[in-house]
Amino acid sequence: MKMSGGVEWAVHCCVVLSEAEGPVPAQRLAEFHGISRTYLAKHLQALSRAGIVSSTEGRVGGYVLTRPADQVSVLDIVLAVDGREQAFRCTEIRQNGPLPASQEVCRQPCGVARVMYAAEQAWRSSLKDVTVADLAASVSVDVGAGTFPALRGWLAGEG
Amino acid sequence: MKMSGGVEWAVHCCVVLSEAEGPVPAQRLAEFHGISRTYLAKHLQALSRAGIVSSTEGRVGGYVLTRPADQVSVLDIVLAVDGREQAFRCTEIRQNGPLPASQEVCRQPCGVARVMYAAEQAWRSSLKDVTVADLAASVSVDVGAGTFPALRGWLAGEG
DNA sequence: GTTAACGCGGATAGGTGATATCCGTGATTC
DNA sequence: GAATCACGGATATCACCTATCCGCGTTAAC
Repeated sequence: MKMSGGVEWAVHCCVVLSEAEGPVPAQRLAEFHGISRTYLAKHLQALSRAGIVSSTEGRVGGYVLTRPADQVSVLDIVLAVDGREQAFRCTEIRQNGPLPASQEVCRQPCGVARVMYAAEQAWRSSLKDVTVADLAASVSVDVGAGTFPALRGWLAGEG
Repeated sequence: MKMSGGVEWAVHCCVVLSEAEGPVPAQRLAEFHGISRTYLAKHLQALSRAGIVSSTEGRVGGYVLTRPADQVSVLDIVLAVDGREQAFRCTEIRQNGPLPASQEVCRQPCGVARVMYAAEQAWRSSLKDVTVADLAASVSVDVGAGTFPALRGWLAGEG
C-alpha cells in the first residue's frame, strides 16, 4: 500500500501558497521544492480541478488557494491528488465457492469490508482535522518565524 | 493508494481457519473462496512467515491458526500480507531548493509527515481492535449460525 | 519402498498504475 | 507580436501487483 508521492508535493505547495501574496507559477513552486516542474504541474492541475486551488492564466499567472488556509484540510488535498477510491476493494469472495452467501445477505458489506472501511474512515477523519493553516503554524514553530518572510522574499525576487 | 487484494483473501482464510477442526490445505481454502490456488499459496506463505499461521507439510498437511482467533488482529494480517511500510513516504523535500531546512531542524519529521503518520496510526489502531474471532462472530450474525457447521461439513467431506 | 498429497521457494510473465516528460493550444500581459 | 503561463493529451519508462509454473523436501497412506 503506497500513497502517491505527489501528495507530499501538493501539501507542501499548499502551505507555500497559504503564505504567498499573489499567484505563484508552477515553475516557482517546483524550483522552491527542488522537484520536477512538469510533473508537479500535473498534480497542481488536480488540485485545480478539485477547487482547492485557483489558476490564473497568462503572463503573470499562477496558483492561489481558493479558500482560506484554515478551510483546506489535508484530507482535501489527499483525495484530490491520490483519488477518492478506498484502499480496500471488496471483491465479494463470499459469493463464490460451494457455499456462497445469499443475495439477501450481500445487500450490506461483509464484516471484513466493514472493518476495513471503518479503519479508512478513522484515517480520513484524522486527516480532516488538520488544515493547511495548522501546517503553516507548525512550520513557524519548527524552523522559525523568519521562514515565511524569507519565502515571500524569494518568491518576489529573482525574477 | 491501493491495498493488495491478497489481504481480503488472507483475512477470509483466517476466519475459515478459526472455525476449522484440523489443518486446511491451500487447495481447500482456494476452492472454498473461488480464487486462484497458486496465488493464494503465496499469501498463506506470508502469513506463515509472520507466525500468524502454522503449516503442516506432508500428506495430510495444511494450515492452522497459530494463536487463538481472539489473539489475531486484522492489523496483524494486513501487515503480514501487505507489508509493514507506511503508505506515506516522506522524501524530505524541505531540504531541497534555495531555502533548505537545516540539518538540526530535520532531526525530527516535518509537520506534513507527522500528520500523515498520525493518520496511519489511527488506521492501524482501528484495525488492531478487531480480531479474527470478532469477524467470525459477525459472520454468524450476518448469514446465520448454521454457516460454520456447514463449512466444517464441507471441509471434512468431498475428499 | 513406492506413491500421492502437501508446503515452500525461486523463476517467470503479464498487466496495471505511478512516474516523468514533451508538445500543442489558448489565455493574458507587456 | 512576443513572452509567460495553465491546461490537456500523448508518450515512454518503471515499479509493483497479479498469476502461474516448476523443482524440491516432507509426510502419510498403501
